[in-house]
Amino acid sequence: MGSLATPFVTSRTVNPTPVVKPTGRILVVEDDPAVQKALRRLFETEGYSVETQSDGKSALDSFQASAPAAVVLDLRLPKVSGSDVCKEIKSIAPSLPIVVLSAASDVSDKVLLLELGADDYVTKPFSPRELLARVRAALRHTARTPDVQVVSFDDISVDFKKMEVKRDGQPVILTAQEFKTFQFLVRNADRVISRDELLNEVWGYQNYPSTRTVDNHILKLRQKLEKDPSSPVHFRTVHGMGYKFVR
Amino acid sequence: MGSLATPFVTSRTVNPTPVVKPTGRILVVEDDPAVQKALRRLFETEGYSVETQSDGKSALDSFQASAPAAVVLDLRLPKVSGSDVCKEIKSIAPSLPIVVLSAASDVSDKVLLLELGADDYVTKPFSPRELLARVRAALRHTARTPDVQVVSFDDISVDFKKMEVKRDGQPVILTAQEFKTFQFLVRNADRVISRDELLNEVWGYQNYPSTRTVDNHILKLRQKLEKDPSSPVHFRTVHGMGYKFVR
DNA sequence: CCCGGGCCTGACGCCACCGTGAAGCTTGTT
DNA sequence: AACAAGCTTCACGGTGGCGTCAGGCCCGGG
Repeated sequence: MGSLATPFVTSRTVNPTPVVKPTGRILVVEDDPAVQKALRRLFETEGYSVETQSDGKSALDSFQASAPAAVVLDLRLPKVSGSDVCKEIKSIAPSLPIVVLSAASDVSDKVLLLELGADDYVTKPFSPRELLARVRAALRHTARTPDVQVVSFDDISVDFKKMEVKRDGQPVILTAQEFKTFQFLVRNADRVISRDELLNEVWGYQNYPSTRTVDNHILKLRQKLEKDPSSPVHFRTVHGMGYKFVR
Repeated sequence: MGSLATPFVTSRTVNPTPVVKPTGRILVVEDDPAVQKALRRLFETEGYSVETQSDGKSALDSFQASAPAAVVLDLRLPKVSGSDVCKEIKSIAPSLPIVVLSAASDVSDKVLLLELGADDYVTKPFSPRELLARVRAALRHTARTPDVQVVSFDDISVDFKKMEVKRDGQPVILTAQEFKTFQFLVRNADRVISRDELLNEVWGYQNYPSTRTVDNHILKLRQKLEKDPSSPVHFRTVHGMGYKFVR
């Protein structure tokens, strides 16, 4: 891969808009230290946590250990070839999205990519933005939550797809963070959830505010959704433990 | 993913993958056995059932017999050429979506494809994800478009087929990009759509502008289509999330 | 061949909104 | 009663969204 001075075609500024703070960990497998570093920075500034490996063998080990949400994989690797790593990973975790980095010549044959089982690819030189976009798209696909899209209780109904909450048919405005919190609670109804777990799942590993912040959001949710916010029925406090949502 | 052998144990929201699997059958016409196999695997892991044929003649037979929901067709085929197969199928079933696989050189001109009657095409080398996306799009398109090419709200009426927008009976001029954006939003009405998703779907990966660009186009659409652009009713902002179109 | 207009893109500044955490009060537990 | 944990208010700072503007590219006309 060293044929190119830099894999980036442009140094344009990257997306300034981290839509929903991603919480996933990404495994980057790339032997060129410079590119590796660049990729790490790219993803980390976007809120992902990054694990890097330089060769196929350690990549496979690392993959087993760290359970990443997605893999970015250079095809040209020392020791174990990138193709083999790709196949290996796909045979273990078929639904784990893999985005392949490759020189144009590597993928001149369409057979290759398909057989590898890679989900998507980017040819060098590539724009950081494009890579980012493809990784996001890959993640979005697997993260699609066709779970339950509509939940109702009391006079409240929630539509997760529309991001809409109604009360007595009247729309209730929730902020993004409130909605995410609510969603997590609903999906884990009847279970006691500690503040720390909420911070992990809803806020992500990157930004880790104080546990007081959680209280505040619970407060908001109670004010907006409970009949009597001062004696909550759905958003219950479990003293010394955390919160529990019950329908 | 395997039921017990899953190497990942996360405390995260468990995704039991109850994905609503598509039920369609897809006819894959491809002479290279390796590619054929890979394509089969690709679609089958996505929940489609797959029928494969290696040459044009048997493809036509198979098509008659199995009535697939979509066709994936390699242009380079032995015996009967892919183009002829395409034309033939389209003459029998005009609304059956066909996605063509072709070398870049084959499709110097998109007009050719139109003549063929293909709905979409992917040039080699292509990413599996992209092919999947296009097939899905093709299926979605024909599935949800019985004849509803015209959408109306307020004093606005849109004709997607004619690419015409009217307001109070007066034609409104939308640029190509504006129209595409509008169309995507309308087709995904009531759903919150992130800027990134819009960029992916409307702009594509190749030219991946900044998310600011999306804002600008929304702005234009509001100016042209909202009664009061400063307090939009249809093109709604969802803070920290993206946009949502409601009729 | 040059010119001009339309469209896409992205920069900048303004503003509203929302997340955050401190502080004081209340509730619950022992 | 005393201490710990939770609740609520409030103010601040950051982030995201909007709208205007300017530069660049492409296409069509002169």
